[in-house]
Amino acid sequence: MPKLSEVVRSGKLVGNLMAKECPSRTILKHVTGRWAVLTLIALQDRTIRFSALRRLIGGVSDRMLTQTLQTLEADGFVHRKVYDVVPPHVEYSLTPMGDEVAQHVRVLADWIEDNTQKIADHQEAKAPA
Amino acid sequence: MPKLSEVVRSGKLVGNLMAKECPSRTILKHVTGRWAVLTLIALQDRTIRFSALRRLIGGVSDRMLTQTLQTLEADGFVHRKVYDVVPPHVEYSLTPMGDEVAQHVRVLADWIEDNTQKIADHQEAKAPA
DNA sequence: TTGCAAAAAGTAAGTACTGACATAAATGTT
DNA sequence: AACATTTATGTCAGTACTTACTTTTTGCAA
Repeated sequence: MPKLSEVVRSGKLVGNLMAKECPSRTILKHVTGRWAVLTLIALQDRTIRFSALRRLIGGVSDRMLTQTLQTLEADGFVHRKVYDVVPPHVEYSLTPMGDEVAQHVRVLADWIEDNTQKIADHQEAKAPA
Repeated sequence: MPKLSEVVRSGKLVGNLMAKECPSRTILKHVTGRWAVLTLIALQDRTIRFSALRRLIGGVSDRMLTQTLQTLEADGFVHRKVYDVVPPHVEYSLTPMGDEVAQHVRVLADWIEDNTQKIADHQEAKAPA
């Protein structure tokens, strides 16, 4: 039985995220992580090798991309297919669930890209010479 | 003239975010920050004082909430209204632009809340006793 | 007179995140 | 025989993020 304070105008439970130790926060953290956002978007509608993915996402290091992919895989957002050869050949793609989050993340990212200039203008207006 | 690699199936420019030094990344960082997400959601459809906001968002410290609000204000997402009295009285609310991002962030957050259990199940399936 | 109220700002200390670099492995090339 | 290839892993230093704690302001209640 949820507390009243956990119920919101839409009638939906929202206490979750606002609560201190909520599991959702961990997932949120994973999905909104610096490289996770870019990785999810980069993986939309494509299967791609590790090295190609790294080239696609400007500025990621091996270390961070590996780590990001592992987290996303553990959460069930990313599928990892290993071809047992040397040198290694590994392909990454989104799971159906990963595709769902990616779409939401994408909408947000698109909005930001579309409004970056507007936001920059606002900032400068506040800090004139 | 954008490179072909910067154009995506939707016909939309996406090179932005994938490029190393893109201003959009900074905004993305602000919006997807640990406390920024929760702050934007908490401010949806309401004007609220600092202390009330802190109580609403479980686990934030004064310091972090202040910092988050300042960043969001500088980007033009949050409006800050100061009543010049002692003790201080300050009210926060979303700007029209802030309301737009908040809605996108909200959709993402809702999806995560709705799927947290499913994700947790997946994780456990991978790491049995 | 002491203390509390609310919203920061400032400081110092601690933790987490990042990135650069070195290493491994089996086969084909020089 | 030495070397490049690809996907990690491990280590280590450097940076950024977080938190706890202290200080300020002014009027009013104890």
